[in-house]
Amino acid sequence: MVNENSKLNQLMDVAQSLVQTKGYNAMSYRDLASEVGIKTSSIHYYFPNKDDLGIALLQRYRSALKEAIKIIDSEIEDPYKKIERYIELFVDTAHAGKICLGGMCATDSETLSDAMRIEIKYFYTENEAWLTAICKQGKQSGKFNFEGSAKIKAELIFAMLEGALISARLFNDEKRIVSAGAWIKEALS
Amino acid sequence: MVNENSKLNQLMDVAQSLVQTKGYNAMSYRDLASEVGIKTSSIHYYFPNKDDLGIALLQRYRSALKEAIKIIDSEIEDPYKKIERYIELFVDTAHAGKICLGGMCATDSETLSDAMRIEIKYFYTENEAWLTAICKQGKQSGKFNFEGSAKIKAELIFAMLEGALISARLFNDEKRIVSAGAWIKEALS
DNA sequence: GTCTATACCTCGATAGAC
DNA sequence: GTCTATCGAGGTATAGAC
Repeated sequence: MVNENSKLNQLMDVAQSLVQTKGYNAMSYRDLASEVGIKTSSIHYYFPNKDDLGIALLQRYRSALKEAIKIIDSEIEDPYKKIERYIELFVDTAHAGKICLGGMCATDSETLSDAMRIEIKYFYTENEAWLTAICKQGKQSGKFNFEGSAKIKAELIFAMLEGALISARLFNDEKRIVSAGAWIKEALS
Repeated sequence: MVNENSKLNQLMDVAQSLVQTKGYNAMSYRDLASEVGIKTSSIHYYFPNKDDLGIALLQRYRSALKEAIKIIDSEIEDPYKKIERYIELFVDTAHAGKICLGGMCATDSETLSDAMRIEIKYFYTENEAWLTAICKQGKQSGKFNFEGSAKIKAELIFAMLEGALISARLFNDEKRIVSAGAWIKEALS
């Protein structure tokens, strides 16, 4: 009984990839269907309408983040190294020639449903909350050394990584994400 | 003979606003026409196809940047204050509830024509080149104090401002741009 | 679950009258 | 310059057979 939802997962994988590349509005059921090898009407069996699909993608993306963070927190103690591992997630995205699903949807947010916009805000908030905690932990332990609010630092770290992803893809230059990581680490120490 | 192109300018103003809000792909001739008070077919008189409009918008945006930079360079000597004025441009955009035209189009870049993608890259490059010059000037004069490449710093400053604009709009919180400005200034001094 | 067939809308774009 | 009228493609979505 392995992978009883394999078709659904495959569908979501392809849809996510399309959104991360072309944007939500430019991702069509036709694109999606042809790439998965089914008809557009079959997609409606899994996702009655496009908004359902968009919400599901964002929720799954949030779950994946939560899982990644859980692993980082359980495996790594040093806040500095935690941030390094976190940045690796963005390096991977850049390496795939994509931008963040959350960041992409954030730019389209004015055209999306309230439900999708809420998911996008959750995604941002969850990233920022974790980063805030790491910054506080780092400062408290004396390993980080920065002035001002940890929350604001966290917001800016996340914004910089999102912005760096966009430019990394535009110029096909993943070093831009690595540079962002270096600056962030420098600014915290 | 004042404003003989006023209709064209008005058309471009509205189109730019729509792109900065909804994105290029979500901006339609219908939206545009209804807001300007003409029919969609009339838009084709000014811009034979949508790509022409997109290119014109990006070129005009680049011209406006060039003009803004020219004013900053002529009025301000201190590199620190130059950056401050530059950041004000982003504050204004956030205040209008918009994101940068260049940043917005950069996220859609995989769906756009080569000609538009080239304009987007020019826009990024021009911002980064000016910032690079200011960083070098600041370091040389002893007013800035940072490690490493000025060019990379410039790229990251721009990426951070673009990312901060996106999150500022998402959370309807223009303080996020002000915070970004503060961090940038702190990182340079 | 997946298909065919189809409905209905929106899109960018063109022709031609005025 | 702006309009009406129209086109074809592509968009989401539904009904119903299998």
